[in-house]
Amino acid sequence: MNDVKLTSTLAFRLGTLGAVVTERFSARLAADGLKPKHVGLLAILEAGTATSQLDIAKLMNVAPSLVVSLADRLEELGAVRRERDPADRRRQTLALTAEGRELLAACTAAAAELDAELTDGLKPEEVKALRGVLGTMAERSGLPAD
Amino acid sequence: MNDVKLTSTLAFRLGTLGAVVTERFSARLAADGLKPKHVGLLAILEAGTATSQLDIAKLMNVAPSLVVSLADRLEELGAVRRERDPADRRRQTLALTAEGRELLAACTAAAAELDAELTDGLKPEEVKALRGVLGTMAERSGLPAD
DNA sequence: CAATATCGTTCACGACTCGAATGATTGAGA
DNA sequence: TCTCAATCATTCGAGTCGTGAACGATATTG
Repeated sequence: MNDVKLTSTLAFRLGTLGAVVTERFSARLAADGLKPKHVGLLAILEAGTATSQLDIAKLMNVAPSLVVSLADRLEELGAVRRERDPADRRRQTLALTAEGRELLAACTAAAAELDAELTDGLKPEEVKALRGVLGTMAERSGLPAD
Repeated sequence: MNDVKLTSTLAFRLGTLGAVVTERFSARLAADGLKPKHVGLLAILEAGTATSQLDIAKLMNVAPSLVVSLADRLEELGAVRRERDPADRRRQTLALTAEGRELLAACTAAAAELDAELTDGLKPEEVKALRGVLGTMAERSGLPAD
């Protein structure tokens, strides 16, 4: 019959590889006392895709209550300013501070370093193709495509 | 300065995409009462890469105590037989049963379906390239390359 | 034979995330 | 204007997942 191996499946491989990569990314972030989700939140703010906590939660596919604790931590670090939306005072608006931008830049640099390790020895066109395919797959899955 | 976006980073994208994919894979596995790690264990047994629980734990990058509970569940389902190694009675040897093979086949089929969804609309050569690159990256990270 | 190491197991714990309950604020309709 | 329902943020309790520290059984070494 069909003797496809589980481990050669894209689903399984993306899953396991994704896990080790986030693990490695986490390790680099640990120095700043952050988790990947904190950085994801910062990236959303920089992109301007959402500013209210609820919108951020939706964008991150995460419970609103989680955004509260992420924002707490980021505010504590001075990376983010919390302001009530004057137009709707129920809303908390998150805004990147200068420190937040620096922090995000540092984390992005860490991710780029990791990229270099991951793609070391690969042909540039392979990397380019990988980027492209992952981009379209991310887009399809409702993730930020860029 | 350098305005690379975090979200276009391979590390970040592999991480988030990996999470989404395992989530979707988990959903399909839920019907059988399994988690991805259960299936990973089954795959190791089929590949014959390890049979003792400790070796399996090492291969999975996981605590030995976790393998205990995974094996408990799989034994409960009749997918795995637990036997003391006659040569070293401290060792528990796990062996796939016929049911276990069927179960693994079903899970592999589920993963393959998911693959089809993920790659739908992509050019065959893109998919092939993706497989190749992910394979070498997995291998580099100490994961089962095939 | 004694001392030490190894394997599997149990158990208590920490990390992570969610969902329900709560309070503040808004908007709709009588 | 005055309810009443809906919405947003927050807190809090609970569930899941995985780890690491004991512990008992077995093996190995001197």
